[in-house]
Amino acid sequence: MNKDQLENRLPRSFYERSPIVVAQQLLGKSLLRRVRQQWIGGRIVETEAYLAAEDPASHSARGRTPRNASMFGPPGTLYVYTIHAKYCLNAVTEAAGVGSAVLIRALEPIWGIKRMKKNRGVDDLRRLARGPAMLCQALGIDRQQDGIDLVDSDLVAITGSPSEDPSISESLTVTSSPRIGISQATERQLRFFVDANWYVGGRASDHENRPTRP
DNA sequence: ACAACGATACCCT
DNA sequence: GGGTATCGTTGTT
Repeated sequence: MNKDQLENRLPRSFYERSPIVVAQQLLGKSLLRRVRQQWIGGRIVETEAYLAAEDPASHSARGRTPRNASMFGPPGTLYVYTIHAKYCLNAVTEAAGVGSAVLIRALEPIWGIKRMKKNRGVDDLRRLARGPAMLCQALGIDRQQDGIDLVDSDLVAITGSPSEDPSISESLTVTSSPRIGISQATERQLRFFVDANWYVGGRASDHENRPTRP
């Protein structure tokens, strides 16, 4: 990963939209983490949308707490939360104070694979970043990065063509399914993933849903 | 102070 | 496909 690609960073306006749109548009974009002089990471291949107050599965549904405070930050804020002694990361969407976000669930590892293997303690490419907590471990992201501004930070960034440029998204077949691991609003199709991508997690039954257009 | 509970991952069959 | 390790956060005594 060289520095030039960072100039392709997504602007705040990208995030200032419905998480349902942003979740789909993030597929194919690059999630990057700086380790010393090097940027490591890969392509986003699986996401989930978490809405604001009307979504009972969302961390923001029962209001602001110390844990979820950054979810109410400006669009483009990084929200990192702890679950089962692990970490997962989201990109905050819509206006500050709303409380919606997109969970990034899987990455196709591309840059700094050696470093990510070391961070994960595994050698299998497929088990490097297939799952939200695996991905954070691979990138070395924890609660210390909670609240970082993805639009501006020199530690974590998301790059790629902006939403209005269809060059990446249109070449991908995006499929939706129910979100993983939730117990409420399980009927909503708010998980999105690149169809048939080798690095997308979940069981075969999760892939029986109709394709959608971003 | 404490008990319950995850937007999980791993190991086992 | 199922059981469980593991720990921060939250809501309740």
